[in-house]
Amino acid sequence: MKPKASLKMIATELDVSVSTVSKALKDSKEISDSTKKKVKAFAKLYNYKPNNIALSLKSQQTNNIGVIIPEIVHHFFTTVIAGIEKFANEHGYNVIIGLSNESFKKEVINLDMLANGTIDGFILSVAKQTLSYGDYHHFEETIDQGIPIVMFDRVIDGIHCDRVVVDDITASKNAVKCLVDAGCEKVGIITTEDFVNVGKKRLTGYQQYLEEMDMEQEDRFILKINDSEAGQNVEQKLEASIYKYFSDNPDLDGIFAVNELYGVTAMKVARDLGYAIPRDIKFIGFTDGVLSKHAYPSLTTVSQHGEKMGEKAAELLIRRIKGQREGKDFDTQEHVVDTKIIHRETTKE
Amino acid sequence: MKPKASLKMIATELDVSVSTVSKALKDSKEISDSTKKKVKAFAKLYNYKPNNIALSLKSQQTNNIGVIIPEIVHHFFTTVIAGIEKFANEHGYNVIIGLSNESFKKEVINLDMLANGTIDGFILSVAKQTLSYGDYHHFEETIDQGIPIVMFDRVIDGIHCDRVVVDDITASKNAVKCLVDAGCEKVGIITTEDFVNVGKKRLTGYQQYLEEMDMEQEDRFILKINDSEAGQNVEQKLEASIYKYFSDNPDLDGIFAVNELYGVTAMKVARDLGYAIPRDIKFIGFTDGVLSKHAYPSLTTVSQHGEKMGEKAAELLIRRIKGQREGKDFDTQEHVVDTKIIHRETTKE
DNA sequence: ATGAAAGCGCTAACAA
DNA sequence: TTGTTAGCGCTTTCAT
Repeated sequence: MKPKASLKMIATELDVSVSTVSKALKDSKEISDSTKKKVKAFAKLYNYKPNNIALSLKSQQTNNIGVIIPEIVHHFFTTVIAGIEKFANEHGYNVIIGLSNESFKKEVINLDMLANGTIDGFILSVAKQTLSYGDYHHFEETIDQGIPIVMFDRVIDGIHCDRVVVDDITASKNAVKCLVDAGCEKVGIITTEDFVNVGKKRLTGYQQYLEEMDMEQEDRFILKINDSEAGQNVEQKLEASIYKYFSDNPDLDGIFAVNELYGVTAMKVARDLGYAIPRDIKFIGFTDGVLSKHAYPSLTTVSQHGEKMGEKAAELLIRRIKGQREGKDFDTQEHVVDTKIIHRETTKE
Repeated sequence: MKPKASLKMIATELDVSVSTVSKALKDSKEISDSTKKKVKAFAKLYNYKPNNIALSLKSQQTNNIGVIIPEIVHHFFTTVIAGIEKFANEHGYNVIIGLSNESFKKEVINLDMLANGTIDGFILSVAKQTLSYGDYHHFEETIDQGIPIVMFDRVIDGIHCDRVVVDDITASKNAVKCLVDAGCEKVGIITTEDFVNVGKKRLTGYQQYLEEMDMEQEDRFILKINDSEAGQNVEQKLEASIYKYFSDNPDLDGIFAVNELYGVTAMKVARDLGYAIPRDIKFIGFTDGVLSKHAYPSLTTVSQHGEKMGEKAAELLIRRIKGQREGKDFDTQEHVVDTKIIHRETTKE
């Protein structure tokens, strides 16, 4: 194991001062060419790399971005991370991942752990439990300490931070329209509980479209899945809820699911119940991911462009971090990433 | 925005020395109760938190683990990260993610960026391109600099590092056995190119089992997918290869796919060709993930227990980091995580 | 052209 | 019981 090279070590070996070495490596014109050459050669030989921690302490910036998401085993979040990582890396930042597992407490702990100098700013999507508690003091405190936050997808209002979202309402209207255009007359929705604001918004879009089209709207068409405090058998519960929903509503001929999992699970249940897809009942999902693409039949879906969302979030955050250092404080902005319907088999006429 | 509290700031305000504050906050018995109380109250009021960067510089440890994986939009890696994150967090470590995108160069850059003080050790799975180049100097240099590495899944030999793998050969034998037990007589395999060692090993297991059972073995039963340098339309190419494979081998009645994606794609192609699954042809995959579970029909698969692999990798790494600080250098060990077949519909008789 | 010194925030050995 | 000092690795201002 080689001893780690440091400025000090090089300085001692070469019998010059630390500052000379530092300047030489930076090609300062204060240093003579001969010294520079000597120093550089030695540094190369010993594979000198400046110590990031020391740089961070000195410069008061870590070049790390903290990303806190509810879950990592989830295609959408994963694409967002890919987007963040891409932009961040291109701009000299590393990405530190924290998982809240949808828990309020873990979210607070993660924020706390990383806020004390480890990162320069956060990108996060709020945990379901936090949304249901409505307790956002940890975000406020973090921002108050001068650590900027950018929220994406599951965002909240009244916090001084940038947001990256999709226009859920319009996207949902389009989703329902897609079903209607394909011939559906009784369209149901499988969504989350109301406190998950994206679920709420998608429900609103669904309702608005039906309203505008003067189509049949009934409460029984709406299924709200309760999985925020779910334990082991989330998926079984999900299947059971959907089973009951279909049994109670045999007249439905179109389903709008607010995420992939609800979508493919509903398709499975429908198949088990003897429906032919898309002949008897059509489906559209939200969030394009592997599940939709490889489902059978393949699931038409609203693409959220997770990677774009991630890139944009990283861009907004880094802009804010840099601005802050120059004493600027931008107004918060909400960036809306456009959505697109990816037409596949479940909405064929 | 509140000014950030520091020991110095507290010391000045309270008119004591920095070390008094430091000791008081640590409940040192050297400090009088009255001073302690005063200091603590003040610290609390100003929400003092020690600066991690300063601690790192002082202690020469960052409590960060660098995880470098080929891809994040991939269920298996994602479960491994979840496992790493779980163990790491419980032991006071953060997880920093680096993505190689299967590229040798990006892998080197990531290693380099993080090695200079940002992290205490690495957990990684080798990029396909690196495997194909066979150039492992970056790993050796990192380890030589005293930064331990733990490799998982796609590991390489001849490097002084711990490894976490599954027994690919045995697992593959079992996978083929599962097909044979279900009645298959002509079993094909869809695998990677040979330099991806897990693909190679799984192929070996396949061959060994057929050998032992005295079953028909033909070269045409083996399909090796070339996707290491793939560009945009990987999935189309994959489908095309499989299409040709099935067309050339209409007699196959069982397929062992070395990963989920190959598995579900093959099922799609088979369906398009008019096969009924599992009646005409049966399938088994490798790596249990969302795709297999939600495929139609659901895909029987070899579960790799990604989360367990992650936890184990984190455990080995942290053990090595700590040992190193005590001057110990453990022998490298290879930990084999057991696999399990999850029986689903594609292997029903 | 080179070096000394201060400081980023913290710890800890040592001094008072 | 409290304070002084040195040092972690580096940058930078200000001597020399």
